[in-house]
Amino acid sequence: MAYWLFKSEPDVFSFEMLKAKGKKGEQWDGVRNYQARNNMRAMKVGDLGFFYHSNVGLEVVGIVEVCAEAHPDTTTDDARWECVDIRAVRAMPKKVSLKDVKANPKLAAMSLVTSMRLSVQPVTEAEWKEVCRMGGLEPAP
DNA sequence: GCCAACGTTGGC
DNA sequence: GCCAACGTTGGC
Repeated sequence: MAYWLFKSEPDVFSFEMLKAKGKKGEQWDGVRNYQARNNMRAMKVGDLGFFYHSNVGLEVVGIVEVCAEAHPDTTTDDARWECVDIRAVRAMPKKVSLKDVKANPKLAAMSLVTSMRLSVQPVTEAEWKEVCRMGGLEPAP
């Protein structure tokens, strides 16, 4: 089981919009970055991830689950780009802001801090548990 | 809205 | 294969 973090601007696609898609979820298309794509290729069905709102909110708002492994991105003819499908699992009882993440020394090595611009990031188990704890999810899912 | 960081593109 | 130009992201 691996953990990930998905970033999205809430005006474009928010956690609420993903929740509205229900169990089927939605393909995480539009990624045009190799590192982000490689992270998606490494994902397995059942992997969990944080859903982070960038630009507006700047906080981890929910938990998502990978429900389909990497497949061609239907929004482009370019065969290089692939995407996974994710579905909403649950909202964080308490949103975890970027400020809180940055203020926590345990999370200093987290990609959210070190690779700010990467849109699909790996999260370590220790980071996963810590952010879940901060968000009021204990034990971590 | 600005600007710094950084990934990608394309000419050589 | 290098590197300058360019475009995009995202925090502030």
